[in-house]
Amino acid sequence: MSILQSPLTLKLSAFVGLSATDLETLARYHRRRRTFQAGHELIHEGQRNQSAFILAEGWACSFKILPDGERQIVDVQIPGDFLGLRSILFHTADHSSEAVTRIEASEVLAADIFESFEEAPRLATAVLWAASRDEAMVVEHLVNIGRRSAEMRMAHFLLELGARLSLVGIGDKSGYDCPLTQYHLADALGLSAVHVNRVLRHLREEGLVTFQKGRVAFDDFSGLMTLADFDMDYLDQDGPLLR
Amino acid sequence: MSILQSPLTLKLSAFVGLSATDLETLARYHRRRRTFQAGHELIHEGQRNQSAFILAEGWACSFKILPDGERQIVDVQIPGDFLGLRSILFHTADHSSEAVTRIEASEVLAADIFESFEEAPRLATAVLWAASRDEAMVVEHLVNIGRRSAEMRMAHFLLELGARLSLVGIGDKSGYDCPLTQYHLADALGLSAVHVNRVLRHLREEGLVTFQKGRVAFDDFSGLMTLADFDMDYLDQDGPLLR
DNA sequence: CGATCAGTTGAGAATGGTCAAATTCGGTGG
DNA sequence: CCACCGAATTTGACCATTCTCAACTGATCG
Repeated sequence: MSILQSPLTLKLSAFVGLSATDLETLARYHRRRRTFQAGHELIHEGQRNQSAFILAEGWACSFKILPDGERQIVDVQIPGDFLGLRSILFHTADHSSEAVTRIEASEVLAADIFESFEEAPRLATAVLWAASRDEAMVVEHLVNIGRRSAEMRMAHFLLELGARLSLVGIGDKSGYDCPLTQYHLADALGLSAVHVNRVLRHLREEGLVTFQKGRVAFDDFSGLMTLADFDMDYLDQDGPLLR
Repeated sequence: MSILQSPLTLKLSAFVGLSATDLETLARYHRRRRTFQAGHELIHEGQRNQSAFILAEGWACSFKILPDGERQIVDVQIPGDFLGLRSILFHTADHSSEAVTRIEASEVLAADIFESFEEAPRLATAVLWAASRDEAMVVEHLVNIGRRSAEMRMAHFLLELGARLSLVGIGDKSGYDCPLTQYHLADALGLSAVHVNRVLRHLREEGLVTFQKGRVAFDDFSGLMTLADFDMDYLDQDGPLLR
């Protein structure tokens, strides 16, 4: 896949038109391609001098572990997403990230980012947008957990993933392939795995969505949108703001 | 107050050493000073072409409202914080922000930010850091709501505010003045106001912290830190990473 | 063919919500 | 100074969403 259609380029292009020079500079983020097995932990909370990655293939998730062993998944990453961007800006990584499936990712060093800003200021704007979009997703996730019922949370989460996947050309309105387990859903939504199972059963029985065998199938897309109160403006994927 | 000691400069200096040129460019964010009354809504979710602000005096909060009228406060802003930065990068604002007290703030336009990145690339890095730090706070807030009990949430929230205030020279280890009501706490922590009141009473009776009459008093700072499992690394305020 | 991991279901418990009613407190007008 | 108003806080009684523990099924894999 050429840099012109890499998932990251596709995503950034939803915000800003990038010049040939910008794309050339951006290409430098993509040296150092790596492969990791499912389950590998790429970013370790509390460690210093971490790298960041740009995910090219597969799924990952970032999370924090609490002293009692509980885990909160903060974000799920799909192709085109940064992984551990904050860990190279901060003294110590504030979170961990691990591969959910086998993944391919480009390792990005702090210097790559800082140098690119000097050569292509527009790239700085694009990266700031990408970071802000990540923040917007965490914000919506926060609202989801803070103020919505377990069923609405689940519906919202599955719809958000569908919308994000479609931006990078994966899945469609009928559904998408999803490697997450019910434990992942529980840790992401602040629920117990047992309750996740009950919620999924109920949504399936209501004819709204089926989560089974690694696939999310939207049985009643608009019904699910209504239940979840899903408004995807926060994903800001309506085409470039800056030409 | 000179730009050299503005709360924003103080905060950015915790991450990066800024040159004279950088500071000069930064000063341009501070034209267009405005005053707003308590309760004024500066950023409106769903609206286009919003401004951003840099808070100079007073407290604000950003939030989302759900269809059933429930509110989730995402973040509380204190002097030196950006307000609505995402709303100028996105097509439509993904959240609202309102003044908690009477505030003073500088209005920042999208062009101010983008132009400054061309003249002072290091500023781009600093702003990306500030945005990432905001994201780190939302992330910790998410963990707080997703996986901690009501008491731990409250303890954590009050401690975080204390740590952030001390970075910009407000409050100390004994406590700080806090204009938030118990309703604000409820909306921030995903609890009911009634339960907030019970939790505060319990923390007070345990001799840990007193929240009364607009003041947070830490009665047992280290006890509170332990209860909350508070580790402030995620605030990344240990001095500049980049000289 | 045991072992392990993901998923499923039931019963009882707990954290935190809802509703309703006092009480306190900071202003404001007389 | 005092009466009064609205907002913020406080408390009680009851309720419900979600958790925990425990057991069981089914698929996959070396």
